[in-house]
Order: sequence, then C-alpha cells, then structure tokens
Amino acid sequence: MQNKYIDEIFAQLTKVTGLGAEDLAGLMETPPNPEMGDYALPCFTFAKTMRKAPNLIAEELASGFETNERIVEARATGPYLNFFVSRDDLARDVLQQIVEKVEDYGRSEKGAGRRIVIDFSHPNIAKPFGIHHLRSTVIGGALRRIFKTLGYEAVGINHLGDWGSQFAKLILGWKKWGEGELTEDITVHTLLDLYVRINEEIDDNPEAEAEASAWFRRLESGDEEARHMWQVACDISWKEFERVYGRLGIEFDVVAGESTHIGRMNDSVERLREKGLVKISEGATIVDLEEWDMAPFLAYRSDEASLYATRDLAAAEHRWLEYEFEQMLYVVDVAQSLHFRQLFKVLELMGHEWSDRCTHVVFGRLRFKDGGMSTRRGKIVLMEDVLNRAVELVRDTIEEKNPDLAEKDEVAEAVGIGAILFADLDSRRIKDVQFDWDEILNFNGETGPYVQYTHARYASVLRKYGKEVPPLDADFGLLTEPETAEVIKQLGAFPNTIVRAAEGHEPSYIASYLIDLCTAANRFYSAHRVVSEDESVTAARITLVYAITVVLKNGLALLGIRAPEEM
RNA sequence: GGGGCAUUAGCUCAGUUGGAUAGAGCGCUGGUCUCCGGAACCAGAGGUCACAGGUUCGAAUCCUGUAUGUCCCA
Repeated sequence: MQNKYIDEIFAQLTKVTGLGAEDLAGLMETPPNPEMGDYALPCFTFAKTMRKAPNLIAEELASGFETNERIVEARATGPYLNFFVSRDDLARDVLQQIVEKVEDYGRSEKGAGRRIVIDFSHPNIAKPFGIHHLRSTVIGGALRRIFKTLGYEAVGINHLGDWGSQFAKLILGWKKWGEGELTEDITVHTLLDLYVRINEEIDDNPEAEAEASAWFRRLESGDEEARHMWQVACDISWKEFERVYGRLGIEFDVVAGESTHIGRMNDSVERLREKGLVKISEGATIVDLEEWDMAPFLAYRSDEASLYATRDLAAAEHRWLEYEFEQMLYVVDVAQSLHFRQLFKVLELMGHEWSDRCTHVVFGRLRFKDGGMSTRRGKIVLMEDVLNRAVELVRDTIEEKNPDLAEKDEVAEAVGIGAILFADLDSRRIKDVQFDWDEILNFNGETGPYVQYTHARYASVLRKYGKEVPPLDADFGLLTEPETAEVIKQLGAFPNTIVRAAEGHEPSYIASYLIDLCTAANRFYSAHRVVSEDESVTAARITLVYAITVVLKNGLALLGIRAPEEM
C-alpha cells in the first residue's frame, strides 16, 4: 500500500506523531465500509505514549489535519482516524493510467534484473496427461506470467518425469507383449495399458521385478536398445503434452526433464561424500537427517539405482550454476513436502548458501468425490477428457443463450477452459480442491465464465456506443457516485494485487480480485445507465467501462484465460 | 511411532501486517427489469470462526495443548 494519497497522509502525520513513515505504513488499513473512508489509522497504540484515550487522540489528529485537493477529509470515528480521498482526483489518476497504458496497466519494472526459476507442471512421460497435473501446470504457469509482468526474468522449467524405474517396467512390458518395434505410431494410451499390465504382472511374479531392475540398470548405464526405446516413449508423450499445453495456454522457457541431470548425479553425490555427509545404511547411500526430525535423504538405493531425490539434487546444483537465481520455486503438491524439506536441508549442509532461495510452493491435492485414483492401476482422469467435456457443455449453453453467436467453437473453447482454470485458481493453493463437475460447470456466481461474461457484456456496451473508445474529452469529475467510486478503487488496486500475488506465490489473489472487480462493476452497471442523453456523463462512463474491460482482460491473461468480446 | 498441512454458514471458500458489526458464491425463499447482454442485480434466512487455555488495550488471525481429517516417512 503505497501511493500519493498515503504519502500525503504520512507527510502530515510523521510530524504530529513522531513516527516514521514505515511505522505508520504498518498501521494503516482499509475501513470495513467505504462510507467510513478510504484509509484508516487505528489510534490505540498512541494511547500509552500520549496517555490519552484513543478516541480523543483520533479527534485531535483529525482536527489538526489540513485537507487539500487529494485528501478531502480526515474524520475521527471512535478510536479510528479515517481519511477520505478526493473522488475525482482518484478517478482521473486511475483512469488516465489505464487509458494510457492499456495492456501494460499492471506491468512494472519492479523485478528488473532479478531472475527467478519456476519448476512446474513436470508430468510423467509415458503416461497420459492426467488431471492431477492440472494444478502444478496452472499455478506455475500463472506465477511465471505474474513475475514476468513485474519485470522479473522468470525461467519456467518443465522438469519432466522422464527417468526412473517405470521406464524399465515399460520396456519389459513391451518386450513381453508388444508387437514389433516400439515406434512413434503407438499412442500414449497403449503405453498406459502396458504399464498397468506389467505392474499386475510384477505383483504376481517376483521374477518380473528382477527383470525390470535389470532393464533399469541397462538404461542408467546407457545401453543402446534401452535408451532407444526410452527415447521413443518420450517422443510419444511429448506430442500429446504439447497439444494440452497449447489448449491451456502454457509456455515454458526450458524443457529439461530428469534425464538431463543423470550425468551429473555422481558428481553431486561425490560432493556429499567429500563433505562427509553420507552414510551407508542397509546398503543404501543416505544423508542422515534425524537431528532435524526427518527421515534420511536417499541418494542411492541399495541396488545403486538413483531416485528422483538424486536427480533433484543434481538439478538444483546445476540450475544454480546456470542461472544464479534470486529465487527458485518448486510448484509441487503437498505430498512432496518432506522431500523438499530434505532436499533444501541437504543443500544447506553442503554449504550452498543459496539453499534458502529455494521454496516449495505447496498446493493441495485434487480430490474426487468417488475417491482417489492411481496411475498404477490405470484409474486416471484424462486432462483432455475434462477439457472436452467443459467445452461441450459451454457449447450447449451458447446454443441456449446466444444461438446467433459467431465463432461458437472458438468461444466455447475459451470459456470452457477458462472455467476449469478459474476453478483451480480461485482458492488459496494450500487447500485441497474438490473436483466436482456440478460446481465446475455451474457458470453462475464466482466463476471464470462470470468474469468472462462481465467482460463481454461491457465490450458489447462499447460497441453499441459506436463512437471512438475511449473518448478523448471525458470529465472524470462526473464519476463520483458511490457505486462508481467503488469500481475506480478496484481498478486502482490492480497493480498492487499483482505484487501481492507474486510475493505470496498466490495466483488466487488475482482470481479473487477479478471477482471483486466484477461485483463492483455489475453493481455500477445496474445502478447507472452508461449511454444516455447527457453526452459528458456518457463520455465519462464509457471511459470507466472501457477501463473495466482493459483490467479484466489483463487480469484474466495473467491466469491464462482468454477474454472473448462476445459469448 | 515420528513429522507436515488443514479445520470459518447445509456445501465450496474469502478474511492483507492482530483492529470497527466475521464476508462472498452455490443451494433455498422472495424481489428487480417500457431502457446499454438476466451467464446480471437486490433482499432474506443461515455462524459458539473444531475445542480448551495463554499473550494483548484488542485474537478467526499469534503461542501451547487436545480433537478430527488428510498426506508423507529405503
């Protein structure tokens, strides 16, 4: 919270209270009700030093405050000192910025010269893109855009799960039941069937397990046949992933799976040894973390096989050398909490002073009403099925509500996927998400389609207006009704909302902000006519409506959601 | 057994760094509309903020314990 109004308030209060601007900033808040003011200073803390009742202090400060063209009133309400900002000054300030910057409104250079690595999505190769990868993909994708908007150099990395014993199982499965060569014509679904079947086989037959281990050793030692089959499986999967990412509007700066780090694992483990951190326990190579109440970090299994922990260690060290990041974020579900606490502790013990720049951006799990799902047993909800179903239902709704709409397919795609994305991003990431079709496909209330609808509705008003948008001669002094002022306040809060979302690694702040903006906008719309006989009022309100569409579009874009002009 | 996370209205969730009467949406009930897109707007009902202590002028928010749920531990 820092702007010229706050500066104005501080300029006067620092003299009277003897407190610095920073101390005051920690106290300032927003009144619960806009009728009470725009900013508030609770006066309880002054009671001790000034030896007076807080409400008296508030009154004194209020009467001593010199109002001006920015702060038009300082009023004591009980123990609170409330400030009123000039409505037309605020309107002019906010709307001019939006009109000038348009798609750059919200953008800043705050993060210029600062680099942040974001590890997200990382689906498993040789399995279809499941709905359980939605959250990391969507949260990470949003964070990448949010940081880029703030001027950071955000490096989005897709650390594909393209290494591990599951590939050995797959190869074994193909050897047992596959027909001919493994080629790229095979679909990822065939690979999944194979994976399920071989797991059943291994459960029943311990010899198969040993065979799979042998294949993994061949793979890790660079055996040509094993490597070739692995590569084909990767190519098959990547084709599908690219299609899904395209629909979700997700981009990466680097695609570097676990396999890119396997050549570095030995060096990393060697460094662990040099530091005297490793122990051999039951044949496995470990770092004992009992002192920190954690299970040991497992570097190599007793059969010398690497684990994803090994690969994450190598990857982290490599990324530091490559990027010298200010922060590195791992957007990974809560089930991996222990793993990351272990990893970061090991990095610290190794003497990497950058270990505290690593953060596990935790999110809750997707929950289904009919219980969980396991790829191992082949129970998997496919991402594309979910997207397709949402798009189909939107298509039905369009037929019902707006049958004359042009480009129905394109709009249905934007709105259907928007609904899924918004549903995933609108609550704090730590919470588990209930995946409930009824709720996701109910387009009323706090949903993606509601935000998109609000945008389309005002875009339509601008079209009906028919003249140049935004008008050049708008008098912002006409935008002072309470409903109007609320919209303007919301519009002005957008840049800082992006900052908060970045600091908290919390895209949901953007989603809730958009809902609040829509609510304020729709209230304004139902209370006031935009286009009327009065030309100057019309020009001012059209500018406001234009600003609403701009900010809704910018905000949705941060979440990866498109804003159709009509729907 | 050890550890992480969570618990706010029937359901799904907000609640900035501790501050004014705990807010939305869904669902339910009722209403708005001679007019810019009703996927909207307004109103009503619905709460011991899991429980018990503690810190504080002040706690949904911080601390401790308990309960419940959930996840992790070669």
